[in-house]
Order: sequence, then C-alpha cells, then structure tokens
Amino acid sequence: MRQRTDCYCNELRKAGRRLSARYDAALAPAGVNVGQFSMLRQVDHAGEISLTELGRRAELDRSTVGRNARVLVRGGLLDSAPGADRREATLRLTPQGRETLAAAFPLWTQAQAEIEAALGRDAAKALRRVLSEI
Amino acid sequence: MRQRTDCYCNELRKAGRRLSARYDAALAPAGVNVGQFSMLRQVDHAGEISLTELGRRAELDRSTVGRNARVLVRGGLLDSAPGADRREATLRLTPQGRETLAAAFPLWTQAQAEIEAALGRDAAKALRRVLSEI
DNA sequence: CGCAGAAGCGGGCATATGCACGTATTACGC
DNA sequence: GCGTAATACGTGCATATGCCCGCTTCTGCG
Repeated sequence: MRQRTDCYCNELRKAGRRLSARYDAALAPAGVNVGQFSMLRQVDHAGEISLTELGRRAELDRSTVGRNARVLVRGGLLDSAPGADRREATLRLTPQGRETLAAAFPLWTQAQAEIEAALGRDAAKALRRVLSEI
Repeated sequence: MRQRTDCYCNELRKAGRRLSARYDAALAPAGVNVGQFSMLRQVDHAGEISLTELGRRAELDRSTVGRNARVLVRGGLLDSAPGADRREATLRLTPQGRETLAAAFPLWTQAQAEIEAALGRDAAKALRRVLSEI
C-alpha cells in the first residue's frame, strides 16, 4: 500500500486542473472559462443544437450540459428555445455570445500556441493521440 | 471561429472524465472513487497530515481537500483531529480506512495494468512525462 | 386511431473544485 | 511581552459532473 507508483488517472486529473487554470486565466478577459468557451464553440459550429446532441459531442452527461448551458443563458451568451420536436430544448448563440466567442478566440489561440511551444510540436501531437485512445 | 482545431485543454478534460469513469467503476466494489482512493493513499503514506500539506501534495485547493476529506470522515475511513499546532486539522486513516485501502489497492492495480496494456508501455511512459510537463 | 415504449428534459442528490472572507492561532520583530 | 503578520481553517458562492426519478412529447405497432 505504500508503493509510490503514480496513478495514471490522478496524474491526468491533476494535469487537467493545471491546464484548465491556465486556459481559464487566458480566457478571463473575455469573461468565460475553458468549458464555457468550448460550449460556445460547439453551439456556434452547430448553429442550433439540442442538449442531448451537445452532450453526445462534448461527451458530457445531458444534465451537465443543461446546467452548464443555463449559466451561459443567464449570462446572455446563449439562447434556449423549444425545438421543433417540443421535447427538445435547442441552443443558439446570441449576438453577445458571438461577440464573446470572437473576443475569446484569439486568447484561446494564444493559449494553445503556448502549450504547443512548451511541449514541442511532436509531443503535443503525441499527446493528442494518446488522449484520444484513453 | 469555425475552425475545428481541438482544444488541448478540452481533450485533456474529456480524457480525464473517461478515465475517471473507468477507475471509478473498477474501484466501486471497494466503495471509493479514484479521488478518494488517492486521498486515502496519501494519508496512508504520510501517516498523519494536515489539510494544507495534503493540498500541496495533491495540488488541490485547501478548501477542496477539507470538503473531500469530510466525505471520508463521514464514511468512517478517515479520522480528523486538531494537530499540535491547534490551527491545523490533521487526518489519519481509521482501521476501516485501512481495510478499504487494502481492498481497493488490487482493484486499482488492475485498472492501472489495463490502461498500460491498452496504451503500451512506451506510450504510457510518454504520457506520464508529458502530463508532468503540463 | 390508440396506446405502450422510447426519447428529451428538469430537478434532486452527492461529490468535486477554486476563490474570497472571516476567525483562530502561531510566529516574529521591536 | 506585545502587537502585527503570517498561517490554517471553515464557510459561502459559483461552477462542474454524473446518476436517478418523474413528466412531457414522440414514435411506432397493432
């Protein structure tokens, strides 16, 4: 029980916290965190999307998506409306959401570049590959 | 804004969710999740440790450690007592905590081995190295 | 057409995470 | 020795995450 072997999962989670903090700091001037930025991006890409579908794409529980979206709706970045299928709640970017995304994008790009530079191109590429296999 | 470049941070977070789910499932028979397991392990290793010190080692906010520990104290796996420095709250494993750790350890080892086998030794090693640099 | 089963949601419950603030205790310089 | 700083905590606030339950709406089959 006293072995000091590191837990892959714990290491991954720690790195996730560190990296999230870096991205959050980089995105702070735009007023969003990295999770919110990713959600805005995905909604932008889809144009209009239901919570369930967004959850599928983001690999998040639907209820999590619903709550995370609520924060952005409250903040005026997303608009939630019943879909054609009235069971669905569909999300769209508001004009303000579009502005925020536009403001956040270069900040995110910079953060991406910094990480890539710190790791090196090859290591960054390898990281992507390994993460996709987990 | 419509670029499809993946966000390193988001990929890392997603992998963290997936991997955590795997470890949590593996550890479920012991009644702990991967975060709790890691905390038990660290307390076991330290013997007795304050919240702040535990936070430093786990790279977690002290208040987070306090709340996470509370769950384990409530569950009878950890014991919380004031330290010699009466500002500090020190944690120790209870006998039940020791039992749980002993039960969880082989489950965790198995999960580790499965991940390592899935990624391959070298990739697993490379992953550790990259994660430590993030 | 009508009804059973499926699909989509919201909300409750529990845990995880970080920040800021207030309180208690200790350390240190004068 | 005293008072100021520093340190350790707990708690409130906000967000993140997943599971389960119950309600509404659709779908598809007889």
